[in-house]
Amino acid sequence: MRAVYVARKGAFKTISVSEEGEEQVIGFHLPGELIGLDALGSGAHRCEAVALNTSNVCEVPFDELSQVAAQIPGLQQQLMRVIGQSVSRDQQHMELLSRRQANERIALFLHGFGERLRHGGQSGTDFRLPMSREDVAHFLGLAFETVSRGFTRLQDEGLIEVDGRRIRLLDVERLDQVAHGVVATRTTAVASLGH
Amino acid sequence: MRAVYVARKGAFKTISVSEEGEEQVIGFHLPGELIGLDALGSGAHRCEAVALNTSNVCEVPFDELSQVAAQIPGLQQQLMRVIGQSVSRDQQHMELLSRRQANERIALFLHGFGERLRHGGQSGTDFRLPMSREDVAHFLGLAFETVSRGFTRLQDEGLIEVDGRRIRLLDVERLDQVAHGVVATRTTAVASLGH
DNA sequence: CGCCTGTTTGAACTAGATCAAGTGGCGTGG
DNA sequence: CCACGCCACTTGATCTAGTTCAAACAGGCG
Repeated sequence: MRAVYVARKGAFKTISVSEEGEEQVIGFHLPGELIGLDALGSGAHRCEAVALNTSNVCEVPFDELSQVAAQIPGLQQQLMRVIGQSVSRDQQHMELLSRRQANERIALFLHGFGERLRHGGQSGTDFRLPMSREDVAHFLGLAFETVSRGFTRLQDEGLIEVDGRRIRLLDVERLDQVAHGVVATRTTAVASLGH
Repeated sequence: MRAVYVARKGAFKTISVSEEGEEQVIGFHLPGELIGLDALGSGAHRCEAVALNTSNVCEVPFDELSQVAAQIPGLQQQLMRVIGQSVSRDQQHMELLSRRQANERIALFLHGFGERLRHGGQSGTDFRLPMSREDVAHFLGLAFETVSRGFTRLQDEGLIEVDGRRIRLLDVERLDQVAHGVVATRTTAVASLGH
């Protein structure tokens, strides 16, 4: 597979399956985003992409890519920029995986996902997740039960509204605070102290 | 900072400092390896590099890079390959951070570090770590105490020999097994059952 | 209607974090 | 040359966030 793909419609996850058969979710991809950069190195994709719903992509073979890129100077830089962004995103995700705790990860994920949808012209606060709790968990490095609990907790606090995969962000600002560890999110304790 | 750097001698860590002042170690860099790709995207480096001992680097300004790259077709592809490798490495690290447990991370780290040294012409089984336990911990997403305990445990099992930062890999094969979760590494329990 | 898959929720367990000493090397200054 | 303090490291004890196991529930579909 010597090509890169651009998501056109729908949503994708890229996963890498370990020898034990467990799948790790590398990332999610919305329309306009790039898939398959990992193959630049070895020539082989080390992870596979899976459509999460009816979707379509645009395939860009490597050789065409680099040929065209060499001729059009703008594209060359554009490509570098996209790659750089991807690297940045990965590094941010690594930071999430190694430092943040469950609540923060979940809040960060919801907020970020909303932003990306908004960037694509959809509502950033009222949307439907295209992936399962398990996928989210595998992406955030958590057990899916933890993700589920996280969602309900955020709902109990009034920060979001959850109905299965339908999500509504009610208080983006506070959500952001949770995401950055400003708020403790010990709801149960705090709430019971409250009265 | 619109440049990329190639490590020539010594060793480096790249870190990103969070708003709370905690530093996350993004990666370590040995001679011949590339530093600073993250800036390709935004034009600004989101993390800083720190020399771990007396070292030196070779600076490659961006504009020169892309100009030269555009002229020499080989370099262009070469660059892509390096970038791809970097992306791959990051993804592997993400997998480590989200799925592997402490022992596996540590074994994987030691093994991998040895490999990289060997690749650079040094001994892959007898070396001196250029970084502190804390740096290793921040890289692996663990507490430094956990790293220290991991080292001693591996030593107790006879897989490695530790003397401060001096490391000797005694049984690379078993180390590799630990790294891939084949062995439970519940030494204490097993050992006491043994007699 | 019953099955299947995804989700929520509860209860128990544990890996690893955190807190807290204790150790040893090493440079500085007396 | 030794005393001191500093730093990186080890080791022990406790605590907890998150995993794991288990059960119940809801919606969709044959």
